[in-house]
Amino acid sequence: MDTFTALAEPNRRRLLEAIRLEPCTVNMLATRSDLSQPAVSKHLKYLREANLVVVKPDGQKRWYSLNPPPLEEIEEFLEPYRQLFLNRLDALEQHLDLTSQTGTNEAD
Amino acid sequence: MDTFTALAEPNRRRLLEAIRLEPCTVNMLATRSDLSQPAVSKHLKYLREANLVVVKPDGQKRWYSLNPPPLEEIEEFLEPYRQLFLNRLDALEQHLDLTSQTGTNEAD
DNA sequence: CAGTTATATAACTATATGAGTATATTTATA
DNA sequence: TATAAATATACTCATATAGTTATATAACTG
Repeated sequence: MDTFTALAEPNRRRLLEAIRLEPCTVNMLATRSDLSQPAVSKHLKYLREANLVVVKPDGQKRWYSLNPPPLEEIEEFLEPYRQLFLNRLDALEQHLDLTSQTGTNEAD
Repeated sequence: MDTFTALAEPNRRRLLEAIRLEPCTVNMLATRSDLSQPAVSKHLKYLREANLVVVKPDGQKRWYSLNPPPLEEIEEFLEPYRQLFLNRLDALEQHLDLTSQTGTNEAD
């Protein structure tokens, strides 16, 4: 599972938030969330596949901790859009303004 | 469809990239991608639901342009993780270092 | 008006996945 | 060794959705 898909699920985002704050065992996550233990294990499986978490076995327990690098992919995707957050002028208006000045023909 | 889910689909991310560069009609997007026209229309429907694009009818054509604000939700989610991109020290190690110093009991 | 163009939608298929229950597996403990 | 605890997995069900083909709906064009 890729990074974007892993983050698309709300429960998985919440699990990742908890893991970000401190490494967690499956039980800790199941107790704190409204998810069953198997549900947590399944979501953690996807987070592992996305490489967003790493596991360290410790007896019966598995300590899940955050592995941030895959999140850079999201950062990189967002990068070209970031400047547009502030500039709220409608994109189509901008485009029409520009093309009306240059006489560019946009009809396909 | 929420922002995260809308961005989880690779084709939708590509469509959004194209629309970011300039407003596009459905045909423009279908021609440039390897998607059928109905497939494009369907993806655009989800992008509209997520409020990531806006449409401006112009005769038969529909000009789709970017609507950046929903992307701020992704930014906000990413914010607490951002500092961790640089600090590559394993999170569990950090945690164990801290707890071994203080003698904190983490067993649940 | 007839035909074409641009887009959306419907109907269908295949696949992914989220959740629950039951169970298997491993480790700790009495 | 028998039991309990922690986690993962298998199985099932329900739902979402990505893609295709066919068609509906407007809006142009000759």
